Amino acid sequence: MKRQIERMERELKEKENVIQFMNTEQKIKDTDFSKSMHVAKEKLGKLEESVNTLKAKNKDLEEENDYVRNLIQDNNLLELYDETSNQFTADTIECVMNLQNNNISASKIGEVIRTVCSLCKRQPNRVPSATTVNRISDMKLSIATKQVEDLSKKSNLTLYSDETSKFGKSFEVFAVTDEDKNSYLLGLREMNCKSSETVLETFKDILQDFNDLCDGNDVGFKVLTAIKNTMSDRASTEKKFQNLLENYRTTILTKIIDGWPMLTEEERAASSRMNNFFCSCIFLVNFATVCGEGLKNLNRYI
DNA sequence: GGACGAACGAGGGGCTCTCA
DNA sequence: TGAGAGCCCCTCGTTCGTCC
Repeated sequence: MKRQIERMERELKEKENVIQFMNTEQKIKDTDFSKSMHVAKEKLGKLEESVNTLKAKNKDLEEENDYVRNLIQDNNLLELYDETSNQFTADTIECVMNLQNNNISASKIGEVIRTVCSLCKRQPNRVPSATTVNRISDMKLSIATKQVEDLSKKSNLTLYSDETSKFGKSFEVFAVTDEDKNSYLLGLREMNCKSSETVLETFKDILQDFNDLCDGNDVGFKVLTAIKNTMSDRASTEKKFQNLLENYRTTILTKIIDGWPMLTEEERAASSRMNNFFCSCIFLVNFATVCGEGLKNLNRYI
C-alpha cells in the first residue's frame, strides 16, 4: 500500500512538472504572439499611412489633369486677329507673306491657315480674306520699294556674290552691306549656266526689277553706282564677273552721273574704280580638312 | 476714319488637248 | 513633235458695304 502511494505521488509529481513545462511554453508562445501582433500593427499603420499619401497624390494629379485639360481648351483658340487694334497680328501678316511666296492663291490662304490650324487642334479667331491678303501683298511691295529707294541713296556699298549648285541647278545670290554693316539681300536667282556672262545678266535682271519696282527712277542703276567694293570667293567665274561688272558699271555711270563728259580723266577713273576683295575662308576650311585626315592617319601609328 | 470683306472684271501664265 | 486653242487659276485693281 505504501509503495503504491509513493508511486502515485511520483506520477503526480511528474505530471505537475509536465504541466509547469507546458505553462512555461505557453507563456513563451504568448509573448512571441504579442510581439508579432505589435509588429503587424506597426506595419498596418505604415501601410495605412502610405495609402493616405497615395490617395492625396492621386487627388493632386487629378486636379492637375483637370487644370491642364482646361488650359488646353482655353488655348484652343488661336488669336490671329487682334480685336483690340482691329487688325491681323504681325505674325499672321508674316505667315500670309510666306504663303504668298509659295504661290498660294490669295483666295486660298485663309483656308490653308484654317486647315493647318485644325491639324494642330487649334481654332483661328479669324482668317484673312482674299482682299486682305492682296492688301498685305501691297504692303510687302511698299516696304520693298521703300527699302530699295533707301538703298539707292547710300554710298560705298559692298557687293557680295556667290554661286551654288543644288539638284543640278545653278543659283547665284547677291547681297550688299553699307558702311554701317547693315545687310540687304538683293536677290537669289536660278541661272541656266554659271558662266560669268550669265551671272552679270542675272544681276542686270535684278537691277532692272528694281527700276521697274520704283517706276523707272533708275533706282537699280543708282544702287549699282553706289557699289564701290565687291567680295566673293576665288572662283574664276567670280573674278571675271567682277571685271564685267566694273565695265558695265562704268557704262551706267556715264548715264547716271550728271556732267560726266565734263569730268577729268582722274575723276572718271576714281568714280569707275572698284575694290575687289576675295574670301580666303575656303583655304582655311580645306586646310583644316586635310589636317584632320592627316591627324587621323597619324593616330594609327602611335 | 480705319480695317476688313465681298464681288467683279481685265490680263497673264501654265496646263491639257487636239491636230497636222 | 510642235503649234495653236481652250480652259483654269492667279494676280491686280476697283468699288461698295460693314463693323468698330
